Amino acid sequence: MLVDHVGPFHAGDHIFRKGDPFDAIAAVRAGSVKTYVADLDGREHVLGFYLPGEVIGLDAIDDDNFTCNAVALDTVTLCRFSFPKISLLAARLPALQQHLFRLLSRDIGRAALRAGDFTADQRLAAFLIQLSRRLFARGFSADRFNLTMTRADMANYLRLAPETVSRVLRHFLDEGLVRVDRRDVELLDRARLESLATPALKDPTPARRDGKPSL
Amino acid sequence: MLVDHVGPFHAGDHIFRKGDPFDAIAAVRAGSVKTYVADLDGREHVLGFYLPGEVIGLDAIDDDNFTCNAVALDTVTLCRFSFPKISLLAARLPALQQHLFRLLSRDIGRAALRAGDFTADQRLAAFLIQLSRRLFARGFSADRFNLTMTRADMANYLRLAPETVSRVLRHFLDEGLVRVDRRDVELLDRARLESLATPALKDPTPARRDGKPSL
DNA sequence: TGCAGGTCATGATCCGCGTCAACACCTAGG
DNA sequence: CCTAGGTGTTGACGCGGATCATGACCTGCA
Repeated sequence: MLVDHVGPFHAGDHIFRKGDPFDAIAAVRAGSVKTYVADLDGREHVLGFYLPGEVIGLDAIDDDNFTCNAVALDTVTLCRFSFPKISLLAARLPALQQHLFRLLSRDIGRAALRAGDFTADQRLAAFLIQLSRRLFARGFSADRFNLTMTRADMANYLRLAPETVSRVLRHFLDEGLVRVDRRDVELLDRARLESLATPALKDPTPARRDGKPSL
Repeated sequence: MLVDHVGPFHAGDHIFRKGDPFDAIAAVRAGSVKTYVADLDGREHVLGFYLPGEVIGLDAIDDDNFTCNAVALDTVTLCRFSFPKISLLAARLPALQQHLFRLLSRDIGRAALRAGDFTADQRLAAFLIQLSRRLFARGFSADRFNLTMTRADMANYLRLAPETVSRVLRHFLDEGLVRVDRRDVELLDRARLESLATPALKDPTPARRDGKPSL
């Protein structure tokens, strides 16, 4: 079959593991997914979090195996797309091919948040704003949502110590930027959060539209 | 035309600028290219360096405009590929389509070096090893090569201060790991450099080949 | 009910690297 | 030749966030 519904997976279940043979990408239907790798010392490195509507497994295309592990953070269901078959189909549907190219291209840019050298405040603000935007794009509330990952996962993803995440959240709370209770978050002052996050978010300078030819 | 030779560009010439309409990707034939963006404060952020055989412009596919600036570091010539035409062709040549998917997918992984929180030593060692490998893959010497970029560019790319780059190179020199003269570099102790760089390089854990099915 | 393990918060201390400042060097131009 | 601007090196100092340590809280289980 070209497309398949799989799941449900439960919190902690692995969806795929590094090295598993790759023959399908998958879109998250419900729940949230964490991807990570383990380095030589066995320390975990969180690569990303995936929300409903987002696609996992794209980075495996270059290899013929998955290059990271994917684990469910809560109850997850997926749409599985056979990659050989969707490639064939893409050859006949230019719009689909274009869509796949775009999906891949977009992920290249996504790394921006983690790549820069930003302060802990900037990183965390950008993280919250990004989550909020992605959830909103899928029909969820932009202002109140649930962090499905632990503080340690957030810290690991943002390249901070868990203690720093705690302290920064506390700081945001004192400033009246957010309300936090366990893993429930409410954004109280979106404007100030955005201005904090701006340096860490993509596309700071507007694109030129003067039509000047290149190359 | 599907493919076109362009150039030469000279050091400092812009090849394309952020916002220019995108309709082609390009492979470097000779010379080296730096890509960068400017943030709101006008500060430059180096995104990558491209050597002969490597492809620039991939991240623009998602937009219809280039998302960064590309500038020649020395004398550069390019092969330009019209993207609409190569897309059409890819639809008829599965091998080409696959190749394009792989190119894109590979770039998603490339961000690894910059993303992690590594020490200055690790970053610089990984940078030198990566350069060496990429040059070697294209038929150049793996042990002696020329840094075509300034220390400031290296520092910016690695998210370090230029002073730190100087100090680390000095440190490597004292340890007998490299010989440095201006922009000429010779790798003297590849083994130790690699072991330093390992945590920052991709694919630390070997892929499982047990054929266990996923998804 | 009480214990155990996982998660989170908060304080004390330390260190890597950024920042500031001064200086050496290289190349180009008058 | 001398000067000027870009580039690279080296030292002194301070700060942000990692690390270490402690304790609170929550959930599941005997």
